[in-house]
Amino acid sequence: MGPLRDQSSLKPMEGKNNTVSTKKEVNKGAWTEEEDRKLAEVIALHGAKRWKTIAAIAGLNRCGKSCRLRWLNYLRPNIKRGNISDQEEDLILRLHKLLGNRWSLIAGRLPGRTDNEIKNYWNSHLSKKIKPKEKQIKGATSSSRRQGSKINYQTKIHERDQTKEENNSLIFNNKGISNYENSNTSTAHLDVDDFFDFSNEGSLNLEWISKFIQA
DNA sequence: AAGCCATACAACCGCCCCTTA
DNA sequence: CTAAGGGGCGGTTGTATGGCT
Repeated sequence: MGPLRDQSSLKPMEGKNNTVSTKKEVNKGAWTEEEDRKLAEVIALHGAKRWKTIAAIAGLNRCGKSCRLRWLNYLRPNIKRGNISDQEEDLILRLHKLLGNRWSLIAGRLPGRTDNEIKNYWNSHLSKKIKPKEKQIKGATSSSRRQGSKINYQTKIHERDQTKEENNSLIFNNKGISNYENSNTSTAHLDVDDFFDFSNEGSLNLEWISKFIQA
């Protein structure tokens, strides 16, 4: 394995890759501390919406998307960074088995973790761990590279819509999951919404997680 | 000591749906 | 009703860092 970096010591790569524009081109690349500060200030005042406006008010020469990403993945309060515990790793593995590469859903079940972080963690750590297994189990839910995200996206939207409607909680069935876990078969037939109530994404459902891990 | 390589992770890109004017 | 912009998401890339030779 490679170096495990101390997350707290990570600093924005100031300037190096920043196309500090003299014209109206937007900034790209790493964020500076100054940019972070400005962004956080404006969000504190105006809330995390209308990202383009936020970028403008903050005087950041960034596109709205970039601001949103920075906030969600880095600046937002209550974000845990680095040091993914064994429990969390186990949970990611299980959820990935169920959900495939639906990182936002997986992240929704890991308090303080972002989809980007989980995606990165998966790509750098876990995908290697399970690769040998996957060779045996062919054709599971998520191939890392889906052909044109269209189908994937439609499925995603469909599921999103479903969960909106199914506002009334599905009771999570530990047994079901563990059976599935043991079965080691494809997830294609499985309706994940039978297991998760995604309508409660906002709440950090620690109880749910601990139950899950015990399974 | 220096160069190379693997790893980790921040950030960008492209797609598509949703919302708003 | 429709077009444009906003926003969310997964995939991918770029680069700093640290280990190895």
